Amino acid sequence: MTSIREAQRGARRQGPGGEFSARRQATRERLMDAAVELFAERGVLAASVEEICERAGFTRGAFYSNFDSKDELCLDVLRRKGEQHLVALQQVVESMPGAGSGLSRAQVIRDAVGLFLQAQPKERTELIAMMELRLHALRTPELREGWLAVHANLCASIAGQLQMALDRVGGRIGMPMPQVIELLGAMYENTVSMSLLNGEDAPTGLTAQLVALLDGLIHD
Amino acid sequence: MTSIREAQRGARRQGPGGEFSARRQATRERLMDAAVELFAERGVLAASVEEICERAGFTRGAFYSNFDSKDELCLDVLRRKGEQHLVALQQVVESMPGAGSGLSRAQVIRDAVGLFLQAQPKERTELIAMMELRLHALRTPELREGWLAVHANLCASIAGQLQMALDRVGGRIGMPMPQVIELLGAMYENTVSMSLLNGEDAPTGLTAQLVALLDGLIHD
DNA sequence: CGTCTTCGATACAGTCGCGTATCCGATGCA
DNA sequence: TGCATCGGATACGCGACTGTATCGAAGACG
Repeated sequence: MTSIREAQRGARRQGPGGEFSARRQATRERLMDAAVELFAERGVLAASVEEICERAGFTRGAFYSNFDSKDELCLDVLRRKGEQHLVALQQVVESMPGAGSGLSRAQVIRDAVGLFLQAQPKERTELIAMMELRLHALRTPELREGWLAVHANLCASIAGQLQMALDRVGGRIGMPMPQVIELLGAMYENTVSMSLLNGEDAPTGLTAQLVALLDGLIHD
Repeated sequence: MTSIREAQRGARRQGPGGEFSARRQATRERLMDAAVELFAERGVLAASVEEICERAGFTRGAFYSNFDSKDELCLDVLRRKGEQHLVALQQVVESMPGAGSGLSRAQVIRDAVGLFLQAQPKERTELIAMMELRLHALRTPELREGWLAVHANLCASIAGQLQMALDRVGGRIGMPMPQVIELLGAMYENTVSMSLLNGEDAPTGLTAQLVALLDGLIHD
């Protein structure tokens, strides 16, 4: 059914290897950026294709020439996010100083948390958008895998940082690492959304809370 | 503007003290129940008024006779939830055995967590709906206060349980109590949604995780 | 320099949901 | 039993969004 048309569109928009032309890639990025903003502002479902295009400076024609549907765009947004996390992981690993710096445990932890927060998308926008996307993925089976992949990347990234910090500090955590990371992520999300609900401009003592939690979990 | 009409409607649907007739209250409940289900299934924004009414066995006429808008219904859903939490708190306090039962700390904690989970709305439906409502409240200032009130009630409820458990056990927690509760709530949410994303029927080891976390936080 | 392709804009038809105005049966009250 | 009010159903017009089919300009290529 309509396989000919679809094949034509697919062939037209994407080279045999899956690459896009530079121009095409640029419009895709702009559309995805606009989508993330609107997802955060209005939610995935309430962000109309029309509005996304308008914000990106295109019309719906451009959208449907690049994506089959909004869900398909969501999937690509998630994929891109996953790649960004991988890159962030590498940067963080590089920027982390080697062992033997003689810093106190608290300081090392604080540094690691700072690095994590810095590596995170700075704007809350992205966090809210991801929360929206997760909820959307909860009801949209096609998106689940994409979300889980992003999540896995992020976890790996944090695990790397945290392990390095622990190595430098010589401490141990009783709880299994994956669980610790889930915990940190959940707390991060929770703190940011609570601060938003309370009408604060910036999360109150986010770093302090994360540090306190880690401090409570690490033993010698 | 239209103040006369609004006043009429207000007067018609609600007695001077704010009470509703039994019949009216019943349809309101049915509409709210249907709304919560649909919020969990499709999200707040995608749950159309039409669909809510259909599921509740009414038409839109009934809806607009009872609520001014979907947001107004959300607010009432939140209010109801807040009251339910208060009731749950009382029940929990009553059902909790007195001190001096000679149980181990782990067992007491496990009991407290069990009580908490039992007092929680059993279906994940309600949790997801609340997550949707929170995200919706994030963008809808009129709803923020309502959501925060529910949250405060829930926290108070948990704080009560937890404090009782701690008293029985003689333990202490280094982290401030409100923060601990946020943490537990965040972990609860996170675990449930991860299990749903992974396609599991029931959250894997929810109790165990909560217990482990508490165990890690409690000192003598 | 002309042709061909690519990519986004435009135009269109169709669907869905909203909120209001109005109506009618049921229920309560004298 | 008759009347008034209440509560939900019905009917209507409206606006927004969708996805597709088609068009035209900018850029690639020989």
